[in-house]
Amino acid sequence: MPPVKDTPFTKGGSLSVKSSQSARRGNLQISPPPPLSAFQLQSVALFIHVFGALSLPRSIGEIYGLLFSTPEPLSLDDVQTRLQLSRGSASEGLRWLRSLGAVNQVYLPGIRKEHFTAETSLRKLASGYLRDRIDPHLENGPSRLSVLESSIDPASPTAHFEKSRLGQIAGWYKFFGKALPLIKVLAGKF
Amino acid sequence: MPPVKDTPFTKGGSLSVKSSQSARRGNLQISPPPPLSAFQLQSVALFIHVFGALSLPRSIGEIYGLLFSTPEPLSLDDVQTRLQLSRGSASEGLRWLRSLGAVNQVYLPGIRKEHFTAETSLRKLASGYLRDRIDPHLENGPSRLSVLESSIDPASPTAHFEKSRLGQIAGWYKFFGKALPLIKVLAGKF
DNA sequence: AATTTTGTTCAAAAAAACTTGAACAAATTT
DNA sequence: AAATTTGTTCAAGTTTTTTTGAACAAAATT
Repeated sequence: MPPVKDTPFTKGGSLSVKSSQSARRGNLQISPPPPLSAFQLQSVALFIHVFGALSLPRSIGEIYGLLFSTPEPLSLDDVQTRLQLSRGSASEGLRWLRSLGAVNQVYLPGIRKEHFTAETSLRKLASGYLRDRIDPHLENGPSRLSVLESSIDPASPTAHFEKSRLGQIAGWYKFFGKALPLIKVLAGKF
Repeated sequence: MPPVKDTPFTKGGSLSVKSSQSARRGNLQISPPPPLSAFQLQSVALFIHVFGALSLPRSIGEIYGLLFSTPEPLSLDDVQTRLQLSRGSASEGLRWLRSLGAVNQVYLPGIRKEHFTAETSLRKLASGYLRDRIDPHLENGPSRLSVLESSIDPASPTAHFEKSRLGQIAGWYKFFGKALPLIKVLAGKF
């Protein structure tokens, strides 16, 4: 069932840095990846763990952790090189984080590559997550409820029981309808 | 990334019922599984969906959905037979739901098999889930924070930035420390 | 306008999670 | 005390999710 694996982040060794401008032929990395600082390493480990608690893939935690722990905006290539991820993972991971609002795009004057930084406002993070991952489930709640309701045969001896269950679920939806906005507000205060 | 698959529950056909007392030789089921009512079918579909939103396995949703939509307590065998699950899945699924507090054990006088019903109190469900799946992550928060803190080299030029990030995370933990109990209380009112 | 840079997509490979069912243990009945 | 019933465990098999990297597209530079 829900596995809670711990992740002592021990990847990228201590190779020498070349520059943020990492070359690429096809998909092969040419320059050795810049080493991560102790703080970056620990941050990545922390966020792999946190995102894992939400059953999100490791690569997402790695990317957010790296951006979170790095003062300068990083490009797709920077992310890929430093974390030794594949191009695809880095691209899709960044896209996912962006769509959630967990990562901001930064335009650096005179630099062509897009660069990214971590969004750290709890309000934005929480509402992005709720909006993308929870709200959709609540939105089709009413229609699900009515499907369930119409599956009750009023003549059946269990109809009474089933109606009470239906009421139960309706109550749950109400709860979430109240709780989620409240959480968003509360998150704004931190 | 986070897949949101829909699950039109269309399994168990319309076979004839034998009895709650289903035989078993080895692991082979002998009697045909009793058919699920329309309400049960829809409930199972609903809970597969809901549990899926929390990235929980299908079998867990099926089991809870069946118990939720059935007035009588059901035994492990009943669950296995009606949902056509393997013995292992049914056993582990029930164990997991029990540990969460989402399923109650019922002792029926004169009947040897353990029987189960669905817990429907939102307060119990919510606090069970938070207790088992979220709280553990928060508990080792402090130790994670201190590991992160000790990875900061005060002499480094990025030390100031890193300390501010550290403060950020500390704030997040505070938020959860306040929000979770609040949610539990609020859940008690529904 | 050809070449290079940058970013995305997606089929295939790899890894992780889930399910199955036989073997086992414990409790109960004959 | 042997046989049966009930429930758990776990290695192996299956399915699902994640990652990889080559092919492609778009934009910019030479």
